[in-house]
Amino acid sequence: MFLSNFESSVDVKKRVSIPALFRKSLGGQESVYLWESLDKPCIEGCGQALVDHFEASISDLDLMDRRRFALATVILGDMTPARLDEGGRIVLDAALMAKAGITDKVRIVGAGDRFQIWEPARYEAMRAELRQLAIESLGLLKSKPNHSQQGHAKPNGHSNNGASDTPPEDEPPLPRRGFE
Amino acid sequence: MFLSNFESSVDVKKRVSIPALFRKSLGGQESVYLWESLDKPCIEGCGQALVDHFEASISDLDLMDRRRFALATVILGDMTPARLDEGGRIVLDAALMAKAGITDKVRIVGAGDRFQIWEPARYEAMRAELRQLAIESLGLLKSKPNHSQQGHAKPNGHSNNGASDTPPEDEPPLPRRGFE
DNA sequence: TTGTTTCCCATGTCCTCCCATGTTATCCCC
DNA sequence: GGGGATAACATGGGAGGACATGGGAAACAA
Repeated sequence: MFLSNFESSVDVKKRVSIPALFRKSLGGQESVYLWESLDKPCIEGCGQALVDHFEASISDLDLMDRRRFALATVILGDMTPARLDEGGRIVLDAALMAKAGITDKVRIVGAGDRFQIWEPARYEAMRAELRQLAIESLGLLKSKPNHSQQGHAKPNGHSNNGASDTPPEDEPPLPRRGFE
Repeated sequence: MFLSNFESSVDVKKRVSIPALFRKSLGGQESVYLWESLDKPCIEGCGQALVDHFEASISDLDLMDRRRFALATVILGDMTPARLDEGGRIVLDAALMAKAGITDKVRIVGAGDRFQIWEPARYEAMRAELRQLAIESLGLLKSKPNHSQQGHAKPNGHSNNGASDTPPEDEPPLPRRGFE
């Protein structure tokens, strides 16, 4: 599980340090996989586990399903493996860097099952924008009643802002998957 | 469950003692998680249980739900793990300290499933403000006919445990430790 | 060759672990 | 109940190691 975020620099050889905390989450894997985020202006990355999950999910779809081909092409086909050197660094692909607007600094952000590599200014802008939405969505986190040991979660009565209407979706592109 | 509050100092290495009472609440965990509060000018922290709860709640959201991304980014992406040393201290992140206005003293406040780390003056200010609101809201309590508080012995046994919670001596006392 | 990529080593900084000390609270014995 | 011994705690400091980062030599392609 990838948590926290770090600022790091990109050297002349386009190398970037993967934070030690993330390397621990990778459990000693010597490769990560990178791709251009489908819906955000950043690079995303993960370890073997999430790739395997993607692959398995896609394999479950019907061979004749056009969506299968779309997913396989866009997700698996655009994925770039990157090996970590002895110092725990990877080399960023020039094309990925360009798409994410990255030059000499990056912010690496944990997002549960994956991490993201942002151009710092873009990250700040995105975060400022999402902060308000996150605050409004906090109600989604409190509704869990079954909370074991540590004092039960506040039984807050305030039903969230009618937020529980997740967009009705007949078939999500990928099965729901938790972080981690 | 985190209860009560404590003033503590920040040494030159930015270390802060987690009060023994809170450590007991953590049940021997050797890590806590810190983040910038979403709605108050302070740092918040918790143990593994609440993080797991956050993660699970976020995982339950639809992958395409924008609120999921907002929560994952703002909550998981900003969460900083901090290991406790042998003395029960953690090291505060410089960025978090700056955001909370913390320099060399903190007040650590229990808030049930989490705790908060305040710059002392900010805490007092917030508290004074809430106190005023509470006074203005006293009317809401009017319907209660009798106070049973008087003869009510303190909740059993574990009085203020070993923790050296020195009540603020000479100044307008924090009336009754309330939270939030 | 020239340019590019991959591996390996070097270096300085920062962090983590460990030990030390003073203080407070708890317990036990008198 | 008093007083001292003992344990728990908050706090300070130091040394070794992990880490981020830079640079160079070897491998490879054009």
